[in-house]
Amino acid sequence: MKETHVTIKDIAKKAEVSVATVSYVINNTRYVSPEKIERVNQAIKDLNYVPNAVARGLRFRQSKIIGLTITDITNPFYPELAKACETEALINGYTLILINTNDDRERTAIATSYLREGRIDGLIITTALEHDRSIIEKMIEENYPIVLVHRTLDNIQVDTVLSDNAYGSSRATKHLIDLGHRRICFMGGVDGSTVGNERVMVFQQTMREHGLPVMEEWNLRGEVGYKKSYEDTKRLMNLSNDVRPTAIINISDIGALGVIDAALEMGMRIPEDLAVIGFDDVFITSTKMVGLTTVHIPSYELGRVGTKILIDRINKKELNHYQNVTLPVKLMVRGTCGYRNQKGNKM
Amino acid sequence: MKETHVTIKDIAKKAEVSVATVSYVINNTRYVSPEKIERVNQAIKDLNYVPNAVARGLRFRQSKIIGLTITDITNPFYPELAKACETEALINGYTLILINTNDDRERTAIATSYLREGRIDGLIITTALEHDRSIIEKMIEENYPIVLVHRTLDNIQVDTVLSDNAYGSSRATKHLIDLGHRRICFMGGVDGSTVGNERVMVFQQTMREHGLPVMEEWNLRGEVGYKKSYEDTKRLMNLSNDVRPTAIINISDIGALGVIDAALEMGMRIPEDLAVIGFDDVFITSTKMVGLTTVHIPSYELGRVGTKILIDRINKKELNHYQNVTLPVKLMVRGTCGYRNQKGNKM
DNA sequence: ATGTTGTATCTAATCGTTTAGATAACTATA
DNA sequence: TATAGTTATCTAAACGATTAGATACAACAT
Repeated sequence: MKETHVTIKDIAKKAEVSVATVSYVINNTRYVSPEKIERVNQAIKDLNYVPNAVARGLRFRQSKIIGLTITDITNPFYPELAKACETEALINGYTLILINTNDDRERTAIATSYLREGRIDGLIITTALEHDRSIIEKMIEENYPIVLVHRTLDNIQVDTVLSDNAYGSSRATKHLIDLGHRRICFMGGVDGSTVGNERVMVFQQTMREHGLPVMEEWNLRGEVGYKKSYEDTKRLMNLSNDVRPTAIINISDIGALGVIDAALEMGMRIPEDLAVIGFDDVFITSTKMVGLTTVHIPSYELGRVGTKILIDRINKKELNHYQNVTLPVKLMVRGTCGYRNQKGNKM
Repeated sequence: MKETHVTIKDIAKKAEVSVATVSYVINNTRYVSPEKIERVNQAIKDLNYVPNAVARGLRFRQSKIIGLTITDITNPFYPELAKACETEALINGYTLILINTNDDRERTAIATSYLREGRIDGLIITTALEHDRSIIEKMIEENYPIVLVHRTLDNIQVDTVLSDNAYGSSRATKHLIDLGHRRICFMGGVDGSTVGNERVMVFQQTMREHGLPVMEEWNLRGEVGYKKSYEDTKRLMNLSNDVRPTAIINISDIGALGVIDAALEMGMRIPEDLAVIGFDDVFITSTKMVGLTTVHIPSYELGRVGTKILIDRINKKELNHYQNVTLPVKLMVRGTCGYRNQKGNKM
């Protein structure tokens, strides 16, 4: 559409100086006489000139853009994280490219190819799954700036910013156990995610430590959205009263909402008939109308710190040790589990 | 970090041909003998070569990136729209840059400067406010590819993709009137937004058409998030029983949630003591646990169509008439307004 | 042998910047 | 006046791709 950009040459011509001089006044990088500075600035104003970022990018071999892969921006866990990345990037003179992967390997490949093409200077990956390992490892090996946020890969040497999944999972499980639950189900999310793996593992461990059974057939993994959780719950709640779970922990708040909706639809009451805990602490579930008990994941902080580390990595050529940050999480007790009152009576 | 990119020269050297030949085989743009094609492809594979997108961008004077401004990705209305843009962009070989403006003029200026810098080839603006007018008009005048989505500006010549706010607002208002409400409040969102302007105007008009009073002091504009709506509602609900609104329409679902929470906290029942309608039909409010009655805004379609038009605009040099699309909306009746049953009795 | 035609590949300019090094124009010194 | 030393500005080469036009070579006709 736009066909005639005004370039540094036009400014040089109009101000009757060389392009070098123009560049010097723009970047303030060598002494230029006051009257020429004036002429150049005038020409810039007159012609409404802005230096071309692509040409600059070619010269400096950098785009000043960073990429962010997320599973799906439509899952309310991610917007906050994305916003943090964008804000932190902007502060440092970078802009952010958004890549929804839907946990698809092909999409991860596209994202990393942006790095090779020089389209982005660094990549924040929140979507690392075991099936992406080879792609990611190769990029790290070739020294491209990458940081893994939220999800990581076992035994990988790279910067990571994670949340304390082990604590979160054990805390949630214990909360339920304290409330008297013995048949607890954990809906663990996509396969190959360290987030799911760790939370499920610690859940099972905690159950065993308390002498409680881990039901093999309740070990539900795979895509966990609202729909899947809703369906799984319907199935589970059809089990007879003395066998079915009295509590469900879901790996995400949105999944937990599916659980609740299914139970509600079957005429069950929350928390009396079924206790529910989520993960994430997405804004919406914190409202009084929903009031979901959940494990707060510091999504903003995850994004902010991840972006900061990435940009450091891009700029400081050599940083010989990787940074591995783990952020604290917190159980937010609200209405979907019931609670014991002061005197120890369950309500 | 990465310091030695392999370039087309390296391939040329390794394959013992000129750079032109390499380019010809990569882009399949002139005949090259089979054995040289083979040699070039081998070299590309051996050295793991990918053409540099920035250099290409400079040559072609385009970045293959488009920008998207949104108020705040944290407001669940936008992720779906953003996802649509990203998907449609990817299909057409573009990637998407995300810009949260927080309805701040300065941020809009940054976004448009990306266009001038050649950092992006086109811009989708969902954040147009009256105070951005001069910035936006100037860019349009200079023929940069821009499309206004969701919000527009009065009397502006440019491609737009909007939703049918007039119908949505009148439909929602009539729904409430049919249910017997006479004191209805409309919380109208940020000043200077055509979305708010139009919805409020049609609301007032509809009220008048039905001989109902429009309370001047309930004409609440300004930032409308959860918090503001919550506070306004608290204030309103403190009015005496026979004066306060019996129904509130909020310009967004998130705002509506604030309304509901405030009322709930004051011991009121929804919908018996207060009916609530939102706008957007964000996924979360459609769940059984929330069940908000709301006007569905086709956010995905808004993003998809907007992106398509923008890309057409970028590619087809001349399109002498602007496209102005209005997408249909729909009232989703759920639980926050109550309803009349078959026999006309209010429930 | 000479000229013509056609084919495969190469050279070099271009896109819009930045910047090292050359150059020209002063000023100061002997 | 010649020389050295400063200072302000310019020329031209990068950055990594694409591509028009030049060129070299072979095949063929005369």
